[in-house]
Amino acid sequence: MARPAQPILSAEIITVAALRAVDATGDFTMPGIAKELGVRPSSLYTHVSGRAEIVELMRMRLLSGIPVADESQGWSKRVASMAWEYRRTAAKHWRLIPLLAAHTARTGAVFGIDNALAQAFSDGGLAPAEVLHAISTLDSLVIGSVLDLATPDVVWTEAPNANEAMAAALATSGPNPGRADAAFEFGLRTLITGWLAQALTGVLDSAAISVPGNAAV
Amino acid sequence: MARPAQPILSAEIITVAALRAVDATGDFTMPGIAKELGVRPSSLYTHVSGRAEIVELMRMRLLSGIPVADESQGWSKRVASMAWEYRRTAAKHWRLIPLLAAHTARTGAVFGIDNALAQAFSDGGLAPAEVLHAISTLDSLVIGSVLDLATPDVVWTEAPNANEAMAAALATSGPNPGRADAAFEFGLRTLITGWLAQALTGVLDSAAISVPGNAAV
DNA sequence: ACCTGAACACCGTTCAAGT
DNA sequence: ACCTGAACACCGTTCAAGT
Repeated sequence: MARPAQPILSAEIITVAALRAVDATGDFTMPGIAKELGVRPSSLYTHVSGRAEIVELMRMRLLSGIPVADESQGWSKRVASMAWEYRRTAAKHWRLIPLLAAHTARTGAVFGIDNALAQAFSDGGLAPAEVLHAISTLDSLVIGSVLDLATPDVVWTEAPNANEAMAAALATSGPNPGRADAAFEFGLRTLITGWLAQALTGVLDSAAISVPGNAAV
Repeated sequence: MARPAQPILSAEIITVAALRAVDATGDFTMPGIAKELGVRPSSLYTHVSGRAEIVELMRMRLLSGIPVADESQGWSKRVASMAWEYRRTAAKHWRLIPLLAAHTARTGAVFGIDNALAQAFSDGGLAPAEVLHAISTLDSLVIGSVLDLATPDVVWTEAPNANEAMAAALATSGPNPGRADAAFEFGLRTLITGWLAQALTGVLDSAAISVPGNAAV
């Protein structure tokens, strides 16, 4: 049975098996997913160039699965709801995130979430260059927050040599996932407040510039 | 020469060798650093419990090396300068960051940078619970930004299926490290603006609460 | 206490061979 | 085109043995 009548494998089947292994154990191996699929390790290479491509396929699967906010709402509401959707999706596969961080992305794909965020920030009055930066910032917050989700509680509860301010802060800290959730909520609020203030400043600036020359505000 | 008169190895020597390997190649192996140190791989285990501990030692070495701002400046200035120092230190060893992200921290150590940030945010009027969240947020931005530094330019320049807003944003994007630097600067400014606004809101809130009862503002 | 040498179980990847 | 089987170079870790 060297060549089955119907192919057993496909890139997608391999990706799903790898993702299931990552969700369960935090990592995956070629022999591991081969055994899971009832196949020999070398067979995987017919459908996939190697381990790195499997990681990349998992990244694309994750990012393309994030729900996008409909455009009827205001831009900051859209950003907030998509940030939460992004985080919810990433948190569902939180053990995958360190793996994605370890491998550098080699795909030039722009996903639905990227486009929708660009539209929202653009609607918010950010300049094109700022739009990219804002997306990067939001990305950092989500990824960082989900990496934080993987950090054992012990890191934050044991605190030798903490100063007074740090000790007081640590005293308020509960276990995960509540801690990381709360930090994300606070961080997202900070960002949106900051973006709103910057967008407002932009409006004021252009108003100040245009006022002397003509009456259009 | 099974037991040298003077020990050849130490945890620190091993850590430095590993860090040098990571800086040069993006990863390290036990045989690799053993050869670098003129020793057999099994010898490393006399000073270190294994690969995971070496990663942890590198993490501690990185974090404890971040310069701390002196307290004479205002809190937001301190936060900004430490954020930049944090990023500068992390960027100097940018290939280490994915490795740190892949391994979950198991150390409960609070570093100088943590204490100084806690002090600064506390001075800024954030509540103790918010202090921890603010530190987490800043951490996410720095880590995310340095991970971004490792992303090849091709990811952002090739853009099939980008919408108008995204295409305009991508058109402004130059190569790394400038791109990631600019994104970090923008993100940091957004955060500080947001924190200032939130701190201000806190002041206003407590003012509103205290005014009816007595005259102290 | 510190390093060696041999050994173990494992990994990712290649490639000729079968259908 | 798709899977197998054998092979390769490599890895992290253990442990008895030497000084």
